[in-house]
Amino acid sequence: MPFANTEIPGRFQTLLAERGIRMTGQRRAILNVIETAKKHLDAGQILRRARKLDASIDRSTVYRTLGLLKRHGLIDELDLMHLEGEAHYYERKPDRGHIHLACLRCGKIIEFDSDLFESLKAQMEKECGYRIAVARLEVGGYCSKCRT
Amino acid sequence: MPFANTEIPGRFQTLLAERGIRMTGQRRAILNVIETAKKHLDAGQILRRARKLDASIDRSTVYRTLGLLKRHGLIDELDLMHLEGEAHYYERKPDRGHIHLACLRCGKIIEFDSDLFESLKAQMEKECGYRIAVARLEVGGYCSKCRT
DNA sequence: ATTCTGTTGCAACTCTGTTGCAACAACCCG
DNA sequence: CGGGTTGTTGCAACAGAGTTGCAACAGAAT
Repeated sequence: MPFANTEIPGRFQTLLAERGIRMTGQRRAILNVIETAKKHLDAGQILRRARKLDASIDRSTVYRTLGLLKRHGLIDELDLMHLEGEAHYYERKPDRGHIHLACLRCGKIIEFDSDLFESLKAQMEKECGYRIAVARLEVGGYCSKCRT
Repeated sequence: MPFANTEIPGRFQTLLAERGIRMTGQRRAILNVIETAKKHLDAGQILRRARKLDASIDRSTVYRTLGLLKRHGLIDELDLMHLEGEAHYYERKPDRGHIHLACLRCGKIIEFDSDLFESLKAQMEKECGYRIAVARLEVGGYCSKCRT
């Protein structure tokens, strides 16, 4: 299950409205796609799904909306080890940064959560004097099924 | 210092020869560039530097050689938080996976090494049943100077 | 030297993502 | 509710990274 199921439908609309951001039909469609996605989607997939809700949506609008959501910290951009092509994948920003583990053979993605990861971030902040804004840990490997 | 200085010049040539991979002038030039680099380079920068050693080298040869080195696990491919553009950066594979911390304002990259990171990888292998091949932890934040 | 086979340069292409601009539509205010 | 301001959209053209097919070429082994 790629996403926490503590999600309130329409949360994005509320959060954007709170910040005085104009809500349009196209944005609603794109937000809807991202909010209801059951797997990680790239920009092209988001476009295709959004077009089912509003056929006129343009590629550039998807990119601009993804940029908006990124700037407002509502979504995270992932590479998922570039399993296919160079596209980026998007997901709702989880409360707590989690790790993506991709199987390099079958492409299965599992998400992983660990206190150790949090401690590691704390250690980096302390020892390097950086204030961490994003920490992306992406792992490629072979899942148990593919390793027989 | 972006790279361990325990590096033996010509190590790549040796390792590729051991695997029966043909050594050519172009590959030697590209390997040389990567082995002597003092910072992370992207494909375009590698091309420009390699051309100083052999002016006829083509872009595609650089990409094919980088692919070869990646497949043989001699180099790692990094995003460095896509600080500028979408290009990838390359570095010699370190013995021990290290972390890249990028300052989102000044672009400074520092490398970080931690036992916690090793424990985290071990924990993931155990709990997820994956055999980890690559673990890429890239962090964006603000360094002490940029945070005044 | 000859041959075999992997490698290269070239040019054309694909794909992701970006931008300038004129038309348009949210939202606010009266 | 209607009109104006300002942010947003579609479009089309572009930019940049990376890939591919192919003919010519060059290692390496005989």
